[in-house]
Amino acid sequence: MTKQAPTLVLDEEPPHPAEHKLLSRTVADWLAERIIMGEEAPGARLTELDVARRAGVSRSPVREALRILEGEGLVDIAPRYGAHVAHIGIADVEELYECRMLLEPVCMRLAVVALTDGDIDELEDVRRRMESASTSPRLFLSLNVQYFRTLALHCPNDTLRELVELTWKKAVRYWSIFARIPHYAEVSIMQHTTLHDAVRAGDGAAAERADRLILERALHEIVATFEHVA
Amino acid sequence: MTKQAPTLVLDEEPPHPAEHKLLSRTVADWLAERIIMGEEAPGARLTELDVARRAGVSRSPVREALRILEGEGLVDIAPRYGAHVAHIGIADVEELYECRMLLEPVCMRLAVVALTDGDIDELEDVRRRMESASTSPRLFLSLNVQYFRTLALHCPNDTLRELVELTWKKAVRYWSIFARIPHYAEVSIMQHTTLHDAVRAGDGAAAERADRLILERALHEIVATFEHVA
DNA sequence: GCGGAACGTTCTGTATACAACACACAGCAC
DNA sequence: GTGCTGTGTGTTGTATACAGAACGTTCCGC
Repeated sequence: MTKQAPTLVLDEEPPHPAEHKLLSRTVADWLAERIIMGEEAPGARLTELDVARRAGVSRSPVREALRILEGEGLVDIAPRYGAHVAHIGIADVEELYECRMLLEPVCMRLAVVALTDGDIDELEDVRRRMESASTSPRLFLSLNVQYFRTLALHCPNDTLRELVELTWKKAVRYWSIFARIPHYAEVSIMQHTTLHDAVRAGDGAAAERADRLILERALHEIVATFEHVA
Repeated sequence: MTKQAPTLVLDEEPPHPAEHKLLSRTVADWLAERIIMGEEAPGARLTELDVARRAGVSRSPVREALRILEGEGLVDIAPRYGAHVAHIGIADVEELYECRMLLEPVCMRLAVVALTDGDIDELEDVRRRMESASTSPRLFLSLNVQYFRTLALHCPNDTLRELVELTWKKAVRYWSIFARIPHYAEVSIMQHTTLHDAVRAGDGAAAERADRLILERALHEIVATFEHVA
C-alpha cells in the first residue's frame, strides 16, 4: 500500500520512517557481506560469541542477526548447536531460479502497468548508470538489483513483491559467481533493453516475457560458469 | 525445517534430531494459536513484557517468538516501536492466493511424479481421516494441511517447497473464516477427490490442474464469506 | 482557552549474568 | 586394546540489568 522510496526496508512506518538502523540489522548486513564475498567459508561454524567479538558487540544483536540471515538463507541454524554458513550448490541455484521464474515475471507484469511517467524517469536513470558501470561487476549487479527493486515496488500485490524480494535475498549468494562470468554486463544490458522497452511502453505482457528470458539466460550462464569454476 | 535428503557434503548434521522444543518456539506457537483463533485482536499491540508475563517467561524468548511470527506474517514489527497483530483484510487474502496459485500447483506436480507406493498409502490414510472429520472444521482443515504438507514433502525442489510452506503459514491466518463457510468440508472433499485421483495415478499435470481449481474455489468461497461476515 | 515545552512513564534495544546442555578427552575397568 | 564413564570446557538458551527513545501528560506562558 504505502510505497517506499529508494530504501530497501520492507514496509512499515507507524510513527517514524525508522531509518534508525538497528545493531542487529547492521551486524546482519556486515556478516551477509562477508558470506557473499566468500570471506566466511561455506559450512564454517558461526559461534555467537566469536561473531560478537569480531563485530565488537554483545551476543544479543548477533543472535538476532543470525536469525535474520537464516531467514534469508545465508546460514543454517540447528537448535542447541549453532549456526553454519549455508552451503552453496549448483542444485540450489537451479531450484532458486525455477522459483524466480514462477514469481518474478508476473511481478514485473503487474508492476509495469502501474508505472507513472515519474517512475519511468527514475528507471531510466538507473538504466543509464547501469550502462556506465559495465566494467565493475559488483556495481553493475547492485544497480541491476536496484532497477528490479524499484520496478517491483510498484507491484500492486505486496505479498508477491515480498516473496520476490525474498528470492533476491537468496540469489545474492551467487553474486560471486556472476562476477566471474565474462562479459556478463554487456550481454545483460542487451537483454535488459527488451525489458526496458516494455517498461517505457507500459507493456506488461512484454515485460513478463522479457524477464523470463533474462532469468533463463542468467541460469544458463551461472550453471556453465559454476561447472567451469567448481 | 530443512529436509536434508541427499546432500553429498560432509556437513555434520544436528547431532540430535532436535525434538527439544525451545521456549521461543513454544511461545511462538502459543501466541500464533491465540492470534489465529482471534483471541488477540488484529491491530492490537503486543508488548514484549506483557506477552512475557502472560506466557510466564522472560523477554528473551518472547522477543525471538515475535520475530518468528513476523516472518510468518502474523505480526508486524516496527523498529523501536513494537509488535502489532497483523491486520486481516480481504485484499491480503486475494494477494496471498494469487501467489499460491503461482507456486503450489507446480509444487504439487513435481511432488506427485516423485511419489512411491508407500507415500501414496500414507496419503490415502490422511484422506480417509479427512472424510470422517467433515463435521469438525478445525480438525478437517488441519488434516487438509497435513495432506498437502505430506505431498509437498516429496517435491524435489526444496526451495519451492519452503516458499509454498511459507504461504501456508500465512494462509493459516484465515482459518477462522474458512471455519464459517457452510458445508465447506463436503465440497472441499469433492474437489479433493480430483487431486487424490491424480496422486494415485501419478499424473503430475492433472494434479497441477486440480490444485489450481481447489485454490480458485477456496479464494472464491473465502471472498464471499468475508463479505458476508465483515 | 490554547500552544508548546519540560517532565515522567513505558517500552524497546543492548549488554551481561547464569543455567543447561553437548561434545571431547582422559582415565578406568575389563 | 576396547569400551564405558566421569569430568572439563565451550556454546547455546534464558533471565535480568541498564540506557536511550518514543509517547502521553502536565504545567506554564500567552
